[in-house]
Amino acid sequence: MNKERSSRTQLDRNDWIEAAIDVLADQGVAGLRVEVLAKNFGVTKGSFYWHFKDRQDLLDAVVEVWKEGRLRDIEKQTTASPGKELEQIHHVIDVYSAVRNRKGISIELAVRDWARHDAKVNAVVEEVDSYRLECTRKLFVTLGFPDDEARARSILVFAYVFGHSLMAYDRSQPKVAEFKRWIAERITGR
Amino acid sequence: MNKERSSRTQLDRNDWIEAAIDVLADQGVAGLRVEVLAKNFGVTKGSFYWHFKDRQDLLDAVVEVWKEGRLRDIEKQTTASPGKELEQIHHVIDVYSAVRNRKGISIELAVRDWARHDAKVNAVVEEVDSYRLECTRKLFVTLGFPDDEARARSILVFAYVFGHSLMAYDRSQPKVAEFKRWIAERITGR
DNA sequence: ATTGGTGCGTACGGTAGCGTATGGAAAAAT
DNA sequence: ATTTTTCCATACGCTACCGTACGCACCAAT
Repeated sequence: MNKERSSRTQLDRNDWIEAAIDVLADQGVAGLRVEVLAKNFGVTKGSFYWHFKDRQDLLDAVVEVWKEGRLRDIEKQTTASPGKELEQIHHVIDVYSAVRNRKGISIELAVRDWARHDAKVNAVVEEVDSYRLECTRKLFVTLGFPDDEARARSILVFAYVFGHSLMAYDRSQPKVAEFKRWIAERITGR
Repeated sequence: MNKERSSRTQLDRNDWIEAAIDVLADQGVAGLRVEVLAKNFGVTKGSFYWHFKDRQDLLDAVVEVWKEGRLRDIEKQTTASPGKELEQIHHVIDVYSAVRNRKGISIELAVRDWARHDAKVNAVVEEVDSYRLECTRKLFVTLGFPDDEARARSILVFAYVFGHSLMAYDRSQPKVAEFKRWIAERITGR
């Protein structure tokens, strides 16, 4: 758990931000405490306040890093080789609702909950959502769907994947994989 | 904001629980502080600790009340007069994703975020989700869909409505209503 | 060798919140 | 009219944090 610093003797801003994102993933923004982060590093908060003005400074940096990462990621996930657009959409649905992407999903949910109580974070989430919708819309348009339908399907894609990771039904059922395939087909099919 | 107690001179357990749910809706469980609730009532925490053993006692009660309310509500929303099953499902989708149901949605999201960090709350959410899925499944089955497809559609219904309230895209677009109708049709149609 | 900046430790004051102990008023029971 | 019970106020100790002031070791440049 604790990231010892026996390896590198110095910490920089990025180390703190990365550790903060880890905590964000499994505790939410409420668990993001300066002294706790310091303890996990094996240092005192004297170090923290050298790299950051205050706690808000860290939070702002976390949001910024998250935003850039998400924008790059969706760009990468939605640039399809011609003819592979449908597979690409299925891939997006798969990645965002996959069990193996547990940490990514946790971060996503934590940021979204954070955004509900913080206007600035909400603005960033809006920006990311808009870009995701736009990228996905283009894929659907390339597949030949009318523009409005492409927009609606894009909304459905992300509402579904986020909502799915929010639900607490029994995922151990063997048929779940089958259901997910049916749903993905329903979202992308004619 | 503050619920004055000029009307009733005494507070009971339910008053505290209701106030707690209000706070839960717009601050999340992290904002649920004993002394803050007391201040809003215009009393001190001496009152609180008369009605509750400790803070956890209140939290448990909140979850319990939420659970009972949700079970009763979904029961009511899914008992359709024969022949009206389709309208009923559309009604469910509408209610859960409606802008006018802002508070209900906020509570739903707050409880779900809470459940991510609390196993007992998560168990309750699981119970509620299972019941919702089961009730909706029955509606789809009555409509003539195969059982597995009915299950998949039910998952899609709730994943969509919860995910939709999680997204932060521009809801002021005039076409949003049109998109929502298209999606609802896609979820329920042949 | 001296100097200055870098990165962190130490120590402190301050706030918010939890839970407890105890007292007291007012209503209800006897 | 007492006595009990109910409901709340007051006051306290305790913990977890935030942010600041300041000191100290280390490294690099001069």
